[in-house]
Amino acid sequence: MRNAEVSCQAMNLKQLSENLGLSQTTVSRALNGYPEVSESTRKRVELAAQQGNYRPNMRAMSLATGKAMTIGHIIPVATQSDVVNPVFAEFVAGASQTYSQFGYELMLRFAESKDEESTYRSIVAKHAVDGVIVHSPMREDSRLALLKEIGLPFVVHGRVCDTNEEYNWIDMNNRSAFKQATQLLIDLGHKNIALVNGQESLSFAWLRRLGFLDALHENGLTHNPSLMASDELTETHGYQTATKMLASDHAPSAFLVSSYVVALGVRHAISQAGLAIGKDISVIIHDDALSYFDNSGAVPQFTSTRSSVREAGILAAEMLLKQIDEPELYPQTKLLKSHLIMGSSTGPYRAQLSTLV
Amino acid sequence: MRNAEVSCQAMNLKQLSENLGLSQTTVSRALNGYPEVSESTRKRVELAAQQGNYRPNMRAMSLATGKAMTIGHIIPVATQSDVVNPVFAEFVAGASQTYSQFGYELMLRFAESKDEESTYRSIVAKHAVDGVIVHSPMREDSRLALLKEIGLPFVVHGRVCDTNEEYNWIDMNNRSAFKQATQLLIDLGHKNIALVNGQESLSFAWLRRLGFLDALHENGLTHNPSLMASDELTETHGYQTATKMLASDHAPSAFLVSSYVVALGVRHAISQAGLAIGKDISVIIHDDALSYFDNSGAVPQFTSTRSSVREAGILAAEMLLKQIDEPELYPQTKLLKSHLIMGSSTGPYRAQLSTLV
DNA sequence: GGAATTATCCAAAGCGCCTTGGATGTTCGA
DNA sequence: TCGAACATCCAAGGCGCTTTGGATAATTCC
Repeated sequence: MRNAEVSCQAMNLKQLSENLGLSQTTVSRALNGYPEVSESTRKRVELAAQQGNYRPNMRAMSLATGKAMTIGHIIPVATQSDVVNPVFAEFVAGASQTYSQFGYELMLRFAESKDEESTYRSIVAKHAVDGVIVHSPMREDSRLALLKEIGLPFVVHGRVCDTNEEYNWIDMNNRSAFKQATQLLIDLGHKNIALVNGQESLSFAWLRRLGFLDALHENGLTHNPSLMASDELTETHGYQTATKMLASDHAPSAFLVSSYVVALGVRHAISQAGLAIGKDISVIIHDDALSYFDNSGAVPQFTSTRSSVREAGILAAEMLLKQIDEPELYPQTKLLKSHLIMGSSTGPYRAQLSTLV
Repeated sequence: MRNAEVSCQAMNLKQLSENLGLSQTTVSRALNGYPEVSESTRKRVELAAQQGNYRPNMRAMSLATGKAMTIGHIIPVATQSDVVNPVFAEFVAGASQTYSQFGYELMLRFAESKDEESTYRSIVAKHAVDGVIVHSPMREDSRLALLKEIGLPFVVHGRVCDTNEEYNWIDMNNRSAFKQATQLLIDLGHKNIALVNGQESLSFAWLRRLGFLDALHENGLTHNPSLMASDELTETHGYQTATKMLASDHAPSAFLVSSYVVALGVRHAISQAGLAIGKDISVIIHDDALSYFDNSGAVPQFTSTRSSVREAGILAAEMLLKQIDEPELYPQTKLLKSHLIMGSSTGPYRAQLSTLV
């Protein structure tokens, strides 16, 4: 498929400088904005570079400068056929905006947890990246120590609970958001509130659980373990959990759900039980603002704690690039406040049909 | 954050060969499996490399060999805040398996259509990739000609309709799958069948539309334009479309839906209308087998045409790497057959409540 | 006008790897 | 025992870029 035209396409410094009758040094300096070149030659060089569609060979540039101009995203998966959290794609879409703005590329990997360590060591030894984003931090997470040992700059999307170490992170206020949401349900008169959560070995889910419990306890309510479920963020998880809970003796009158996808399963279970969301049953979800699940509008479908994951991606990337540029900034942190948005899925408590029947 | 330990971590060929008392040539050859080195030294070298956690500097290697050892995925988006099709993440997760198996890295970009051309030209000029996967092909798609001109190896995930040119592609049988699904609905007695489709400027949606029409026409049915909707694959699209259609005078008794996400909206609209899926209304979806929407099990929720996007990713990547390795294979093509899977969302036609009332 | 700046530009080294074209030592057949 | 064939290893050049340390010409200052 490669043909003769290719050689025209891929011009290099040497050719460019020969065409211009200048040295490689001068051309390089002209293009990189060094002062030792006159404004007139700089213009001439830039024009020629543009016309020749010249871009420095990224590999050669990296070799010479020692900078990979690439950021790695290593997505942890349990197995190769594992669930891929839809949040990651949205986050990456955001981060990628920042990267292209600053001339960086994005390298993506999926790593099973068992070879996560070797993955990190490998990409560093290969000089593949200048830094990484750590996804899906766990309550305790060995990646912190590992990355510090390797000396690879990183930003965590989320936080690690069981550590006193410092590190760069960007996170939303999981705990207070879920506390606030729970409080809203309590204020509406709900007492039997179910939490349909993500895997609580992961920080975000654990913190949401804590926030949920905070609110219950502050209001003198006891939590019911059978109304607390924790699993991967799938529709099935939501459906099966809600179905089972609704059929039980102590059916909840309200659900607090950790993601939109899960809520779709919950919604389905509720309507299959012949109940109406926002009337018989209240639901609050956490809304990551995924682009294909639109929960906005004048009156959103779901009452929700909303925090844009895409924006988090943008900001995380900015933080990382800044960290790489100015190591003395370490550590940087940023807490994003979610918004509690009233939708049509919440309403005052009322005795449920099923219990009346 | 980088500290003294780093230098220990990042060993290079020179150091390694000095440690071993061998030349760089020999060490390089030993590690790359050349025959000019004795088995005993090879063992010795491999051991030392492993112990020193030596990995060749990817940038230097690329420069020397001319191979980037990287594949690019350029995801087209209308605007930076655009919907990111969930299918892409799953596809990429699959492709990534193949890449890491063969020592390749995956470079990801999101490109607005207006600067798609410059994106491709740029990554080629930069020598950033050895090939690319083309996502979301359109009915007519300028990327084909562009990539051929540039001479960059590529594989299209899907097909381009309006072209006679040859190119590498991997696709599912969109047209026949949707024809088959439509036929099933017709066989069940349905005559008013709605198609809730993706954007029909995209090939996959257009082909599904054609398949849908094929079946209608073969059975002497005329299509009703008001029962054919086409938009981005969001839940909202499904919900609003189905709500409107169900409320109209010629409400459909069956829906053919282009994705699981959209179907969730359709399902919601149906249950809000007080109708039961699989009884009052039949629904067939196309199921990309996304990991967080589980539509498997003994009796899946939705009757569906299923084709795993993740597997497509694996195979597309294999095809591309093979193409890069053996250019004479051009063009390669692969058609994946989707499976029609019976779920509980379809049933024989019966007069609808709404029309009876 | 001559020395000291300043403005421009260049030659060459080096980043870490692969690879060509020998060099050296070993083994084998005659 | 000697040359040929082979096995084993090495020195050095080159991939395309950045960057150091001048060189040359133009300008300024006394």
